[in-house]
Amino acid sequence: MLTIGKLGAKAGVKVPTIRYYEQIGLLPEAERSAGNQRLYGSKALERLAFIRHARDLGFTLEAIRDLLSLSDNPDQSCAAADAIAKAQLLEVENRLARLTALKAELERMVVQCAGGRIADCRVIEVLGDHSLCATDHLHPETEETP
Amino acid sequence: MLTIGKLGAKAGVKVPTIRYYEQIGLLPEAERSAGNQRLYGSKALERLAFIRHARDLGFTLEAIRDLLSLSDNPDQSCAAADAIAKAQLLEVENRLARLTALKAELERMVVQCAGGRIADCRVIEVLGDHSLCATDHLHPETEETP
DNA sequence: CCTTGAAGCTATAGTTGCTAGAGACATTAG
DNA sequence: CTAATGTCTCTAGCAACTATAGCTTCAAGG
Repeated sequence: MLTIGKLGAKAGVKVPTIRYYEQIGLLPEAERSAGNQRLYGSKALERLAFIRHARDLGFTLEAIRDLLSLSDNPDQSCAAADAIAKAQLLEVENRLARLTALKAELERMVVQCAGGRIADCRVIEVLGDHSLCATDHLHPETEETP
Repeated sequence: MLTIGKLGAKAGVKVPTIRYYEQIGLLPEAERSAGNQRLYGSKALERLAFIRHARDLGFTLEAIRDLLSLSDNPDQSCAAADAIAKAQLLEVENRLARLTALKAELERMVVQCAGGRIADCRVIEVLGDHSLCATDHLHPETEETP
């Protein structure tokens, strides 16, 4: 049996986070010792590792809640879990596209900064003037109805 | 002179967000009309556009606060602005690497889920068992001190 | 056996970057 | 002039934690 501290260390999750997960119902209420301290077995460790892994992969706690409820009754079809993963994949591809554009823009900004005065600084200039921006891709919805 | 609504429309920022920016000191307190409504000139519009653009590029409000204070006294060296932009670039590259790894992982998950029962479904398995994870890259700090 | 310090407990409040609501006043179109 | 829309302040809420305060419990040393 693990105390909350040990569990946190093993799973790479901070102690208050574990209590938070219990509070919002992602983890079941833990057993308690005689002195009212939480005690965890290996099932809890697995579940926590699952949550942490999914968080690292960018799943929201809501998606994780769904995935967990799927894995809690493993006799249903895989389709639901598959759908969740696919939705996440779309999200990720989206974020990836935006981030890539963003990286290009920042690189452009940084490269063009010759170390002069701020008055001539491309960083400030580009940030101040949208028309200097290479990626229309970013902030497309500005000025709809002039 | 623009009312807050017009300003928001021009800059692509919602009205409460403008008030929020004023509240936290990113925008100066606006002039008021006789009836106590905020009025903005073109300087405010520029500043707000700057903020929005920087937010789109992923800068935190703190970083933006710094950038704005730099651009408020434009006779100093560009180095600080450059540093902020470079830090942001690093951050973005980091996120990009993580997201790329994540995409591969999700693709693997989706491909391997052939539509069987959850018991055979790799989605749950991959998320639950770190060792099945293709990308060591993610969650590196798990289990430091066993 | 006792003490001391670390780790645990609960409960509350703070973080970031907004967004949403309530209820009152201002402005504008018809 | 009235009705509709816009704006005002203030408060509370969102995700997903993180930090604080003021306790109790536990493990190890003397």
